[in-house]
Amino acid sequence: MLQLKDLPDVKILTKFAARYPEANIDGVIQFLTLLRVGSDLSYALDNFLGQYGLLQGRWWVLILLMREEDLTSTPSSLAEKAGVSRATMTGLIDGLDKEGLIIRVTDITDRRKFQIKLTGTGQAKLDEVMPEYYRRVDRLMSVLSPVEGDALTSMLMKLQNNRDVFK
Amino acid sequence: MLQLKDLPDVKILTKFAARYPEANIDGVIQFLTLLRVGSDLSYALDNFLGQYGLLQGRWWVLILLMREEDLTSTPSSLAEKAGVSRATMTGLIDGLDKEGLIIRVTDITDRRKFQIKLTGTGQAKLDEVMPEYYRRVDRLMSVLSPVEGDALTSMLMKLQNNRDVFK
DNA sequence: GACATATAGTTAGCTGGCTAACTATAATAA
DNA sequence: TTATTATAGTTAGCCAGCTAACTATATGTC
Repeated sequence: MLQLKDLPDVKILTKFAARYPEANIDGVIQFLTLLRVGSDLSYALDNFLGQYGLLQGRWWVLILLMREEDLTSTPSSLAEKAGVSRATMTGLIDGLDKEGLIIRVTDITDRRKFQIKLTGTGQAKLDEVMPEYYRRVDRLMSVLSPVEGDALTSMLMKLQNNRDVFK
Repeated sequence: MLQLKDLPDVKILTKFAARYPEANIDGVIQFLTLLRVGSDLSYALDNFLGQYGLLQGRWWVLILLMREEDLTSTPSSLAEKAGVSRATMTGLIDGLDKEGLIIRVTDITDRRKFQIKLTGTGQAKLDEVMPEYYRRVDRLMSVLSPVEGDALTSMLMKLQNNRDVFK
C-alpha cells in the first residue's frame, strides 16, 4: 500500500539521521521510490484492466491458460504460477466461470481435480485486452533506452535475489 | 498482487508474439519484473514490520508523526501523505490508539478535527524498529553501487511520470 | 442572520487477498 | 487389505484497503 506521497525534505532527513545514525539516506530513498513506483504502476494497470471488467488476478489466470498448449490447467497449478493461495484461486475461477471466460471440466483420472479451460469467450476477452495492453506497456517503457531497460531489469533482479535481508 | 512466478519461455513468447504482434517483449519483461520485485519487496517489508506488531500502514503513520516538529498532525493530512483514504486512516488511527502509540487530542479551534499525537510509547516503538529497518535496507541496497542506485531511482521516476499511459 | 456549500471524521458495506479447517480422493506403507 | 499420510479443492472467517453515505461543524454568500 505504502505510497510515500511525501519524500522527506532535508530538515526531516537531518532529524532522522540524528536519531538513527545507521540510516543510509540514499539507499532508503531508492528503496522507497521502488516500492512507490511499483505500487503506483500496479494500481495503474488495475485501472486499465478495470476498463475491460478485469483485475490483475483474473487477467493473469486467462494469460496462464492461454500459455498452455491445450488452454487447460488445474486450479493448484494456476495458483502456484500466479502466486496466490489455492483459496484465492477458487474465488478467481468462480468469477471467471460465472462470466463464461473459463469452464471447469471434471478430471476422469483423478476425481479430486478439475481441469480449467479457457473458453472462446475467454480467448476473445484476451484478444480484446492484450493488443491495447501491449501498446500501453510499450509506450510506458519507451522512456527508457534498450540499454537502460536491460540495466533496470538486472538491478531489479539483484534486489529481488537479496530480499531475504528482511527475514 | 501479481507475482509472475513464471516468466514466459521462448515457446510461449513466440505464441503470444504471433497472435499479438504489437508486443514488445523486452518492455513487457521489464515491466512485469518491476511489478514483481516491487510487490515482493513490499511483502518482505510487511513481514519484517510484522515482527514488531506493525504493518506498513501503521508504521507509516508513526513515521509521518515523527516528522512533525510537535509530533502532531490531523487524520486528513496523514491520509493524504500516506496515500490512503480518510476512511482507512480512521482504522489505522483506531488501531494505533488502542495500542497507545498515538493519542487523539480534540482541536479547540475547529471542533470537526482531531490532532493526532505520537506518544512516548509510539516513539519508543519507532526507536525499536527504525535502526533495524535502516540496517536491513542498507544491506538490501548494498548490492547496487552508488551510481547504479542513482540510475535506478532516475529510471523509476521516468516511469512514474509516464504512468498515465494506462489512463 | 439564514441558507447553501464545503470540510473533517466516521460508519457501513464491498472487495480481493490471506490462513486454517474441512471433505473427498489418492497414494503409500504395514 | 487396511490404516496412514498426502493432495485437490472449497468454505469460513479475518484483514486492510476502498467508495459512498452520513453527522457535525465551518465557511461563504444573499
